[in-house]
Amino acid sequence: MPHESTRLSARDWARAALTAIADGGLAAVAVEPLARTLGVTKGSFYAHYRNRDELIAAALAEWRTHCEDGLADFAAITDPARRLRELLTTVVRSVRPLVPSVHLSLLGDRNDPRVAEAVGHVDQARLDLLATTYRELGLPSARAAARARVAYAAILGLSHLAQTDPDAPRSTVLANEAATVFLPPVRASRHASVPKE
Amino acid sequence: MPHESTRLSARDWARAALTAIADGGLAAVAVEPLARTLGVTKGSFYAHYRNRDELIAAALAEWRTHCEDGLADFAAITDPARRLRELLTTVVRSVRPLVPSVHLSLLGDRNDPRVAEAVGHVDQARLDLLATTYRELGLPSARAAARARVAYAAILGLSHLAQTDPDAPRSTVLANEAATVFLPPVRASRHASVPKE
DNA sequence: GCGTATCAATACGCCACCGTATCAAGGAGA
DNA sequence: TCTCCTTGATACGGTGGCGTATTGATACGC
Repeated sequence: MPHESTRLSARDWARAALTAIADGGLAAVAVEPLARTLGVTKGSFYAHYRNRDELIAAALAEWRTHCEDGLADFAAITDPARRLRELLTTVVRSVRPLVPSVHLSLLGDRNDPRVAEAVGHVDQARLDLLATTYRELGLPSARAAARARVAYAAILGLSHLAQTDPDAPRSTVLANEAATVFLPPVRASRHASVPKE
Repeated sequence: MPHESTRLSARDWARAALTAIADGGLAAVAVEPLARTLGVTKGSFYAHYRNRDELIAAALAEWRTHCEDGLADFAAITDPARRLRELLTTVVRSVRPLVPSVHLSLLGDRNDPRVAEAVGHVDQARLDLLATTYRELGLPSARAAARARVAYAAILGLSHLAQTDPDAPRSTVLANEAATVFLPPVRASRHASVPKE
């Protein structure tokens, strides 16, 4: 049988490792099972990486750049209110289904220093963007950072709940609730506009 | 030298398995390493459980009852406003440090059906308590469920951030922000004590 | 005190995966 | 065309963990 599919590259292995991480965590990044799913034997793996650790590092790097690229799309939105709304609704609807899976699975391996470093950077970048957005919306710096933290926490948790619960709860009610909770940024002033129903 | 420590029981093994889960996920529940940390050999393990799966099941059951017990403490608070505030501040301060670690580590193994079942039940119980609280505070049922979901998501995410970030962010600023975001549900009661800075 | 059930140690076979040769193509450039 | 480099296959040893005897030691009921 001739090789109808082209040969594999190092990125192919990294991507396969990422999908393995998405369901199974770091423990699922094993050379021989990965080779099986790719349809080759592990002999070819060691032509691209020296060992398993290098593959894990490459997969984490791939994930980080992927996350940063996704973040750049939101950072390009100039209007802070619209940017915030986009961030929230995107998460509620779980538009990008792959990325949060990787993120969640990595939580299980958060004690691994490489994982901690990658997750920490991704979290920090997202927190920075959220904090900047809230500052642009008028919140003082400390409160902007705090609210960014709470909002990002909700984002993480919602993606978690969406993945563990079988019933799809990305309803408009949920989106509205998240919006009323996190959208009005500055209701701390005197004429505090408490969200009404 | 006499045996200063008493012999081990099945619960000892389950508890050791839980702490192993807390840092390392299900993959860390290995009989021989566990026996090493307990100071015995694995020969004794098979006197308490038939195999590794039984140990995992016992550990998950132990975790569930532990979570339910912790939830009962909050459910005992009759005043819904105070109950909500306790729930939020407890999480922000990360009073119970063990439980969330287990919960987070289990996220990495959320594809395991046993884990999915346990996590699903724990999540559901907490969501129910939160939704009831919001209903008691005057929110209509659908919105109460939605806001409970968002609030619980934030709780989960905050505990995640607290564990991955090195800097301790359980500041009062954060607690205040979480309170202003999630506490005033509908300002239902007359003298609703909205926390002011 | 004696026997019995429980807890623990040792030893063994088994399997999955890692890593290292070593070899066989197949393609790009001289 | 010939040669080298890359990709991939095969085989081997090593390690870690699971599960199963088998046996020794200890506590507890009687």
